[in-house]
Amino acid sequence: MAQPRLRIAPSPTGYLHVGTARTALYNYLYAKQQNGVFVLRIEDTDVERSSKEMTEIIIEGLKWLGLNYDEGPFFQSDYFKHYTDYIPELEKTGGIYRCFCTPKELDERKNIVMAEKKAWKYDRKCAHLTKDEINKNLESKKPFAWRVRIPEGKTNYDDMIHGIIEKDNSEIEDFIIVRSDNTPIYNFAVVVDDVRMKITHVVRGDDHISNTFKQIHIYRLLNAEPPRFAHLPLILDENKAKLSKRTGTVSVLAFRDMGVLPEAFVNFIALIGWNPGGDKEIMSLDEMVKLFSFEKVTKKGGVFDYKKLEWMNSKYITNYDSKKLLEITKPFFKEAGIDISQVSEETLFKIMDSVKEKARYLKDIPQLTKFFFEEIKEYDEKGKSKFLTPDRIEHLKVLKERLMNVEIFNHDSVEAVYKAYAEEKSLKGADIIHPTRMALSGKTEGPSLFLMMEIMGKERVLSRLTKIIESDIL
RNA sequence: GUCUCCAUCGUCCAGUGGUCAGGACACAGCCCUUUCAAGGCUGCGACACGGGUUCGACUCCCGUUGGAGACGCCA
Repeated sequence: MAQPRLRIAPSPTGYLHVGTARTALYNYLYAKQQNGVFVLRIEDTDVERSSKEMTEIIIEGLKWLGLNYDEGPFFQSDYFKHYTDYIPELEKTGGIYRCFCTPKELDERKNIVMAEKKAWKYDRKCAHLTKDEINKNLESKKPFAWRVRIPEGKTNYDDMIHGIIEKDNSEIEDFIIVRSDNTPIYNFAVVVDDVRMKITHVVRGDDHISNTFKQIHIYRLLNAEPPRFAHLPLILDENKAKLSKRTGTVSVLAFRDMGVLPEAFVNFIALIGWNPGGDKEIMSLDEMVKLFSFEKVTKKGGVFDYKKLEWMNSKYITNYDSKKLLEITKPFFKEAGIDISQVSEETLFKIMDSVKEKARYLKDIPQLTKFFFEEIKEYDEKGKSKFLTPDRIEHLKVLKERLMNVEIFNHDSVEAVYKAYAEEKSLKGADIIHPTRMALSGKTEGPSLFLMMEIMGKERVLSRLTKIIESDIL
């Protein structure tokens, strides 16, 4: 069997859609698993709406996801003028014909039919024009489009996900493949490209099923063997409608900018509509390549569940290597205006580790660790009244004195001081821990206190305690 | 409206004729605990409906209902 060749063919609309990303992923998984080739082709036949920047964004998104393509990017626009090369041959066989109906005429006839609540389909007005009529139109320079002549019978194909799907040809209209300005229509360009690029498997969204019937006829006219088709269920929004820009976040890069890890995102979207069987959920791209199969792809559309993404992301953050985590989080510190350049890398790793399992998104991390890097601007109001009471401040005074005498200032030594003091005064650990936390971070929550103190270092701990003790903050 | 696709907890998935219908997210409670989070445990919660086929249907067939998608000289 020939080497499988798959492709992702997005149109450059300005962002990489979540649905497109998942389609790309499934294409990628199958291609890799079968030792095939994964091709990127940009569908930019709509020149008006396409631009270099938009293409860049798509490439950036794919790169972020780690879905590296083997060939491309190819641009439909590069081949633009060649699509019509096929027309003379197709005309000879009678498979296509000129349609002189203007869009306006079409519209009028369509409205009449629709008014009767009937389904509109091109009425084949130009399908049976005589040679003379055609020549007359041609001579008078009447513009025309090319339509495919759909024969009687049925059209069917064996979908890798849905099985055999069939449609009566009477339901397929004589559709246009070339506009009156001599440019190709999507359905035509796709098939020509897929044939040229020797694509063996077309994997795309469910919403293309109806196009597939039309495209099969183009393959027939081109005398080409159709590829295998796999139509993926759509990704839905909370209202179970096709996920769109209007109803939620659909841009892949927007998730990156929120602080979603690419591994988590890929893992998450893979699971909308696919699962290797059993309970396995957390998987790397490589594992998915091994496990993937179209038999296991669901037929039902799946809702994009932000809560689950959030959970999965937090899981990935927790398990991320501190060094990698720091690297990927740096932009978020910058965005939050927090300068981390004065802190040693070793300390930064510790800081990462201390909040790893608390963050849902990377953008949470700067907020969670802010107090390590800058002076406290405000103290939590509730925490102040609850923990920074006069009696607690008295304790802090003593503790501060004792901490001053600690030579090796680390988690264990600091803990020893607190334990001893609590025992001495018959206090609960919480009685002195919470006030200290308030003094050091201004917050009532955060990493383990003694770890926090170790990370901050003796000097800073003492100065912040002093600040609380000496201020009339209450 | 026509055609096509689809139908298991609120959500994502397991299930392929005989299961107490399983897991995950979410939600609630409890435990652990220096806080938050994490973790552990428990609970809540589904086979859309109606006919068949079968000794036996969530599973197979038909219909109904419901949902989605497509019906462009867009992609």
